[in-house]
Amino acid sequence: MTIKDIARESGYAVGTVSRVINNNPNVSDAARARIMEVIERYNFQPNSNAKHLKQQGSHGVAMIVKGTSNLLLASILERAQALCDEAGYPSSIYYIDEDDNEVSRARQICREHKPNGILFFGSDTHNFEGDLSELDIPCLLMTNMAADSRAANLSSVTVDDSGAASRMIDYLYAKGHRTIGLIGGVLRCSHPSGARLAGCLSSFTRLGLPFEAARQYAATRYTLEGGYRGMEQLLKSCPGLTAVFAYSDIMAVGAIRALRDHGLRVPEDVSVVGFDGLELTEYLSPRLTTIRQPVDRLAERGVNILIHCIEQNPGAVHEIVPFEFLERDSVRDLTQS
Amino acid sequence: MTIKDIARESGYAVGTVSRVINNNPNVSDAARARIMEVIERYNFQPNSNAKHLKQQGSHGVAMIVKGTSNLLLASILERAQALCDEAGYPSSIYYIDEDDNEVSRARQICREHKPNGILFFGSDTHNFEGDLSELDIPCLLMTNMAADSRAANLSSVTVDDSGAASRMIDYLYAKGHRTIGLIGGVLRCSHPSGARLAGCLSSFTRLGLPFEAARQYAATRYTLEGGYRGMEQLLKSCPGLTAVFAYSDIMAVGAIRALRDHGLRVPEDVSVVGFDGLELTEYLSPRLTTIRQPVDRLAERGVNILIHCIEQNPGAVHEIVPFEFLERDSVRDLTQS
DNA sequence: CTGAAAGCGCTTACAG
DNA sequence: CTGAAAGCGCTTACAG
Repeated sequence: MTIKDIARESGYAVGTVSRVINNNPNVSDAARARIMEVIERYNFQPNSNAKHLKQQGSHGVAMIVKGTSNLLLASILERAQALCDEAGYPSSIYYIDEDDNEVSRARQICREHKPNGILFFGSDTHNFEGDLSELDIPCLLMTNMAADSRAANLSSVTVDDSGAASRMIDYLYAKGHRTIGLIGGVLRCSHPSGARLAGCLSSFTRLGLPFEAARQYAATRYTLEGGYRGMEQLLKSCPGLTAVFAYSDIMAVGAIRALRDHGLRVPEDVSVVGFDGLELTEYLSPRLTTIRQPVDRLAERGVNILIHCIEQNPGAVHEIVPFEFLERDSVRDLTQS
Repeated sequence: MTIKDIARESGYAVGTVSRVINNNPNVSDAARARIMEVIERYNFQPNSNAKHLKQQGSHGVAMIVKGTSNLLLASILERAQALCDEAGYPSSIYYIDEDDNEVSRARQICREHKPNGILFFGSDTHNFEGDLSELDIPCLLMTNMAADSRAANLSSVTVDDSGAASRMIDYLYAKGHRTIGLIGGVLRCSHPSGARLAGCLSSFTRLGLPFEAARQYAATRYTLEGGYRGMEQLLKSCPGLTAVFAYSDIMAVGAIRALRDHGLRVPEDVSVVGFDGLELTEYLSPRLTTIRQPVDRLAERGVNILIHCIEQNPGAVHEIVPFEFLERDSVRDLTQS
């Protein structure tokens, strides 16, 4: 059953059938009615391969996601998919491995599915330093800043990483903490890690706190195990610390486990704070003090910017979205003792 | 960059290029070498729309996922996608809302993308009771049993829910627990909840333990908040309980929070066990005793069965995969005191 | 072993 | 508003 059969059956040409299928206004009511009737009678479905092969600009946005077990990204992704669908851009999701190159995958997806735009989740910025030339549709990095990129089609939406980190350090300082350990990502791969470190440094400087990266910054992966190992490293390199700032809630959970395995209590012996604001953090003991990334806002701005780029082509835009500070119970107030 | 460009560049005809791409043996070594070189130089990837249009064959498998924030499903999903890709069935993922109907979405996806098969993640069985007629390709329910369905094309892969639940009750009994609360899903919607309850009941009966569902079974959602509310309900309806079996790790985390908010310690006052075996449970305090669902095995069997159904069409198969019991620190041994 | 050519099912200028 | 026709990028008989 093809468009040709429908044409024969309805007495019109294939072109006209194609027009009614695609809601092209240039069809008489009579033709539309007649053709629809035949289509419905045979329950005809057009072949999407032929359609996409032929069509110049197909509809939709591709979402390329690195790492499935990231709860923050999963929430943003879900919201973003809903928003795209509402806006008339059907979305498809492609998970890729932690070690895969998202840019080459994106190229392949462009070739095969011809999306109008691409949303990247959990991407390493450094993969975008290479050749983006063949990727000539609007792209957007979610929760990773791309302002440094020279690509005119690569936008980004991030939380105010540096402001949030600075705020967190100020808070710990106000609670009497003077030696603070940091658990973050490998700086070369993760722009957010760099921005958060910059925020921390600006606070350290302003507050007159010394900071030695080699002793106080543990570079690791954004995972439970990464947090665990990072904490163990810090325990060795920076034995006097009273507080630890993990750059993700999940890392913080790993760090807390490591602390406890070393016989230390949280927050009595060591305070721990996180980043992301996962729902989970409200349920932990102690409840985790953290920075909330505004999931809905991030998804909304990301999708809106991407669609705006698709429709108006204004060049790359890099938006920073405000954070929310969540004070809970994982920090000890040293000024009280 | 198309096959035509490769042909021109290499000095051969498109037919020959096509043959080397598809590993057709009727190509001279010289031609294969020359063409491969050009393909690699340009990093050429054939257009799959054109390929599939011509081949009339496979378009891969669709994965329909309900709920993004389920870590267990996310892990299975990731593994399943890799396995499908390896098997030559490109996969696409469609997230749907908790309230959406997966079957109507599946119908739409069939129409638009014509997959060879569908994998359902996190689906309610009761949506499959209706009309599956238009869904005439092989489908498979992941971690939800479909043996009751009369659909000949609906397979399923589940862990041994009832055996695992029974094992858990036996374990709690051996540790001296006699009044055990259960936090599970709404039985009508969730087959696993039913199977786990059945496993619990068989143990209760065998062990001579009385059980009153109205007092001891809290039906709620598989979420943190669900676990929290379920626990509060149990605290009222079954004040003498010494242990709680939550049907998911996430619910267990919610339950523990509720317990603590009511001034109860875990496991000193109340023991809590979970289900799923998320990596997170090793990092919590106390480390959670739970049942591990074998993620890789589930993904592997699910994908293999689905592909087997696609290629051989043997009718629905329902496979049960063994569980793994993880004893940790969230259960108090009452026989010691 | 290789090339020339038909054709997969659709969309879309183009002409009327 | 409609039809005839070109062509999307590939595969695959068919000849040689």
